[in-house]
Amino acid sequence: MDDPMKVYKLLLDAFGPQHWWPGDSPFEVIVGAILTQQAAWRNVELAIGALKRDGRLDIEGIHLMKLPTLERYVRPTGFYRQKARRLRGVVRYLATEWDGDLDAFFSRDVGIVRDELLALDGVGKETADSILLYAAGKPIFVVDAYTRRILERLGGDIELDYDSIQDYFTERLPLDAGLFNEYHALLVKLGKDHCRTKPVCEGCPLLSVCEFGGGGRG
DNA sequence: ACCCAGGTGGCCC
DNA sequence: GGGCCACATGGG
Repeated sequence: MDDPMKVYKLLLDAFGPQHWWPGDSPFEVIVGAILTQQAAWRNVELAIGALKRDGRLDIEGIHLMKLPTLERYVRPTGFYRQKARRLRGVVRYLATEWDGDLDAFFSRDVGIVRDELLALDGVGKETADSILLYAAGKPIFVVDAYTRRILERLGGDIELDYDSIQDYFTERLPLDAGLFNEYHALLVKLGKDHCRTKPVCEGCPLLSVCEFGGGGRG
């Protein structure tokens, strides 16, 4: 894959806009970003839906919640003791250090904000970048397991560690949050539909640029 | 019954 | 800096 924009157009043409992130507010995106770690989005919806139903899906609501209560809410997403603790830590940080003001928190140098997110327990690169892109609207490219797997299948001489993949896209695309938003969502869609299930290449929109397809260099 | 899901952090070498 | 491992529920 030498032109990420070409791949983007193929994906957008095949799948259409994905309308990510599936969450209403920046805070909901943050909660979802932590809960979706190694979990199916369906299960995240169960947890977020219950919080929303009870009117507790906000910084104050979770900050004042007892840990066992939060554990009960996030249980469907797996790793629930760990996630409850970590989500509580993130919320406590936002509540105590930023008085719950997400706009103030995000309205600074993006590199600084990213470092602060990464310093929080339970927030790694993908989660931090998902928050920056989908909650704060910053043009930060999100790399996940699907992205890595897809690049691996497409072939090429690029390194597959997080930073290399992120740099690869960032250096070859316009710095556009809307583009990065849609691109990552499309890669997840492609990964779910074609690089996960058994008949891997049947109907894949990237056959023309894939080393396992007809037009690739492989 | 088995495998996987939009990772992360700790430990070891 | 890379290779394992625990963390845990719900759906195919």
